[in-house]
Amino acid sequence: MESAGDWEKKLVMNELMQAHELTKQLRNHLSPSSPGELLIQKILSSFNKALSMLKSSDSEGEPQRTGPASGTDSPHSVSESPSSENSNRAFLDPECRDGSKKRKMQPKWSEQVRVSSGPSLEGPPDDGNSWIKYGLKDILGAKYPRAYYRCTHSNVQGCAAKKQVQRSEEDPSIFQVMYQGHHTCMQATNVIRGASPASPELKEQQQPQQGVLLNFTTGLKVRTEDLDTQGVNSSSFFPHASTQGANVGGCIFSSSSLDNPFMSTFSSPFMSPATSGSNYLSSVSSCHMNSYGGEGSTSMPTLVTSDINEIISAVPSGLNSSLVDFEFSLDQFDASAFLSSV
DNA sequence: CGCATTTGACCGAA
DNA sequence: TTCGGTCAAATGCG
Repeated sequence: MESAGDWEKKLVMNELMQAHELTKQLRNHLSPSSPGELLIQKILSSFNKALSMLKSSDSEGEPQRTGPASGTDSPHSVSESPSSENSNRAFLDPECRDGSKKRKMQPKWSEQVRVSSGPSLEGPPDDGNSWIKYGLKDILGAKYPRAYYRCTHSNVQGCAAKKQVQRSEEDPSIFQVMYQGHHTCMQATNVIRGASPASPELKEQQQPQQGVLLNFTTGLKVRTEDLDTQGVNSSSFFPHASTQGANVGGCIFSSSSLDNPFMSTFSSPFMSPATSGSNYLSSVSSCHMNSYGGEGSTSMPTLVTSDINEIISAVPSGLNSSLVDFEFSLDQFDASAFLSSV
């Protein structure tokens, strides 16, 4: 539902942000005292300006994508159910699945998972729950199909948790994960233990079960090796995305509660066991915050969308924390700007 | 053999 | 009518 112009603009923004990120990564490779640092600062600053210019013109007439899980967020996910996702599914109806396929009206929030995957890691990192894939659908306008998962215990315990995973078109290393419903099964807590503190069900368990939409924005990137974007064909789309985080070695994300006001204001429940998240963040990506915050100008309409109760950024402590990189997608950008400007 | 995944069909909402 | 979401039989894997 965006005009072509918006769409393109977002693409541009996305590209800029990627460049921005890469620059920051490059910066991380340099010593702080390196002469190149200054150049990088300038480059980053230019990116910021460009971004903020785009952004300000962007937010003029437009609500903001972070919206009610409208999915989307990142420009690439245009495809995100253009129509239905915007509707407020403000009511819970856990049981009304009497055979008929009602559209779900359950709390829903999205997470953006970036995985630069090697052959062994083709799906988004597991969130600590076991999921059963029950469908795969080609989505109109999207290059990659969307995969549908439900909690393994949906039968046994009637667990209503579901998730949808879709690979980003622009950057196949990004997975858009949309969670729906609450885990009512035991396993969520058992299995995860502290392994994935930021896993949604932990959060939602803290949520009052009012049918509000949760918009959970997570950026995480687990870098293993070179990205093999093309090789992944749609049918083998994350083969083992389910099951207890086997591929992530149980160390998936840590809540990046950061030490910013926003977080402490909004996401106290999310501050789960996570341990190293903030450390990681402050050491690796403090520059994000600074640079985005610096421009300050960006008013942060993003978060204002109607139903958002919680927004959180989580960072993986991935397979190799040394290799983990934190990247911002568009809305992460928004969020971070907001965060740092609050 | 039991389980998860795949895949095409079906259904309802828009 | 189209499209997203789900079902369920078939298939594959351990």
